[in-house]
Amino acid sequence: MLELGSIASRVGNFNHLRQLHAQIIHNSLHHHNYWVALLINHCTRLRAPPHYTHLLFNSTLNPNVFVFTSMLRFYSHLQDHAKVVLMYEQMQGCGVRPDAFVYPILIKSAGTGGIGFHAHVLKLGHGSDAFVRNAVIDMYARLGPIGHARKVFDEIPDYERKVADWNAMVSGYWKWESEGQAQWLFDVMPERNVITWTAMVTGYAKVKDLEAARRYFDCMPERSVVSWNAMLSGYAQNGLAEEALRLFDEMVNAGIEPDETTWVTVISACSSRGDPCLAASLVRTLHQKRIQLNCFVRTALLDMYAKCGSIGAARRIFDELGAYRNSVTWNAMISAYMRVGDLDSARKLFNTMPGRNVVTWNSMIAGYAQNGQSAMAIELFKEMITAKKLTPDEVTMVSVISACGHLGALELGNWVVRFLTENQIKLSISGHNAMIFMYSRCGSMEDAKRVFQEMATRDVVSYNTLISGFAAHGHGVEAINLMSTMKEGGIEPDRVTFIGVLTACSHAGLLEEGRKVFESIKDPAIDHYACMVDLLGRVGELEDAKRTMERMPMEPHAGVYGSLLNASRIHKQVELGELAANKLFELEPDNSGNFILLSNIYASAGRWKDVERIREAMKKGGVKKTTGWSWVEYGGKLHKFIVADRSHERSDDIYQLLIELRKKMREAGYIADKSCVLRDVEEEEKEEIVGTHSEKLAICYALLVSEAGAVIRVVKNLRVCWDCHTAIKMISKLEGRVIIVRDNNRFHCFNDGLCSCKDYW
DNA sequence: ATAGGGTTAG
Repeated sequence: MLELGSIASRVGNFNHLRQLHAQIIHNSLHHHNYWVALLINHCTRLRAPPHYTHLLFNSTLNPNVFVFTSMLRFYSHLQDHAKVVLMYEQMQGCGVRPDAFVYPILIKSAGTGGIGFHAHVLKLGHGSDAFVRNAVIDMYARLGPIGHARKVFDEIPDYERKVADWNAMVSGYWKWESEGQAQWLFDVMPERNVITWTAMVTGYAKVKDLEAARRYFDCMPERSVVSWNAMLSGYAQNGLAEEALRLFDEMVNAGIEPDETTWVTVISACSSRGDPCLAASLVRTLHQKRIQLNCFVRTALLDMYAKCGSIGAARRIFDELGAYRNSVTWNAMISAYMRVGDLDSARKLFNTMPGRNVVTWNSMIAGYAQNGQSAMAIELFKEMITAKKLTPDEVTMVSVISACGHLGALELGNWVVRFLTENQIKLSISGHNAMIFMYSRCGSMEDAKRVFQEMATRDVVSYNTLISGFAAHGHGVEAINLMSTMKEGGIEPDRVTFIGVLTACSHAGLLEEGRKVFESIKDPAIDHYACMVDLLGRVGELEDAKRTMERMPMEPHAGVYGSLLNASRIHKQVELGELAANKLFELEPDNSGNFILLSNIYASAGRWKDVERIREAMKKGGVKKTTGWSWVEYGGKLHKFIVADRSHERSDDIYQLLIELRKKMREAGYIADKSCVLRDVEEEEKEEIVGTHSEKLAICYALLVSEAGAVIRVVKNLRVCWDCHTAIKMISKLEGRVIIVRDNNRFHCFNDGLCSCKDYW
């Protein structure tokens, strides 16, 4: 027995535990409740697998209150609340009466059900037991109402009130966002311990006041690993990865042994940096230290590998985890695939995943949206809400709203906005930003401005989004003014702001204003140069544009040459166009747009042999024309068209209308331009009609179905071509309709034979 | 303790 006692006192790992277990069986003591309870308590401490622990439990025939208590503690520790409840029921079934040691565990585990226990323990006379009382305070502090916690707390006689009671109140006030109360209690407490101090660090980190958190951290009389972890995760969760990593170094230098939580936090800080070298060095450290990798650490590692570009390594961890995967593991892997654009693999995981949660759906919806599959994103959203099991949250809605914007689907967008109010989903700044984006991409600048104005607080993205909206609509002055407003409001313009304002100047032809803006940029990035070259090029300052490009401190990228090529096309500059195009053919050999632009330049100069040469070059290089889709929203659906499309159910009517329009347009003197040679001249020659470009098909469909006089909104996923531009002007005049076509990146508002963008050709 | 969101463009 003595030997057993000395083994029992030195159980440091799972192997020791098994030895002790074997020894107990050897001595035929395994039916004795004392030894069983002792073993189970070791299981809790060492986080033994549940099946092993349950085996121990089953070895006793008449479990007493000590055995049940240790089992309850074990499951409570694992946060397996369902098992706690089961165990409690079994305990009652065996006629074992819970004592004051049991109730704190039950209350802790019961969630809102703990409120029922409160009355129960009072009736049983456990109300003045210090542990029970503390559990009750803690329960109300966590679940609310915090006032109930306070009431129990206040009823304790001063001399009986323990630090743990104060601590539960302090954490509770932080939880319920009463910083002042938490602070006040901290100040008046008769004594504080490391838990109190750590609660303050966690609390300030939660309200993003990291300076205060650090102040408390620095003042702590003693620190536990948990305190370090609190400070670390404060930095990590507020995007201060650098600070977190620096603090981790400090921690290591101070000789503090990191625990699993520490590693998880540090790994996640590392993930957000996306630096493969840092990741590798962290993995080396883990390896050297022979750290036990639990499911949390492995999932964090999976995410880190994925974010540092090693999708294969991430997948290996995923596979190795096997049955130990939890929903976070699955979600991390799904987003990993989405991040690299592997939609199929993500979908496969999604389809096989057990227990999908909101984050799972959000990852899928956002993934589709980010990979240009807005329609699929919305389809998935509809599936999510029809399944009814899950309520979308703000994150879901932000992706969905943004997807509506990308589609230019205003009816759908309005439906989503109604869905928000009906389901009482509150939007924060980013939600409103998504709405601004949606409305402005749907051509509804009035709504975009309204949302912007109604926001209580705006961030730099709010401004940038509206400015970009103005830019796409050619509202140059408004864009410039909004940038001034944001500066007055104390928000500094960033890279994106300047891109927006410069684009706006470019679309509005505001040369001098744009120059001023450009000169005000402290350290212009490559995209700013591209915008400036675009602005100069559009207004016809081609020499200046070329000079600007040549004086760039960095190597020009495709965007810069693209601007130059576009400018050459507008101003019919063959030589400059050739220069830009030849560069682009090297930089983007697969981009058909560049070939088409150059060929259009040749066509406008009547150089048909060169046009033919470009066509041959495309064929030889295997450059495929990008498919240009156009769509129009009608009756809650998107009607999608492609050149010479015959698949639409109203196709016959659409083509009939095209023929009629062509007749009318001929009479009005319209001549389809030959410059579209590389697009679909062959199709046009075959068809006895005005041309079957996707935008024209979409417009004809809209003319057929919409009410007379209503504005027609069409989206084209590529640039609206020259021929179409001319034709749509004519259609707007002949039919007396306002037609808004959204390009890739700008709006063309056609009205009475004119277009809002005057610089197009 | 680990997973999910918005703005850029010829």
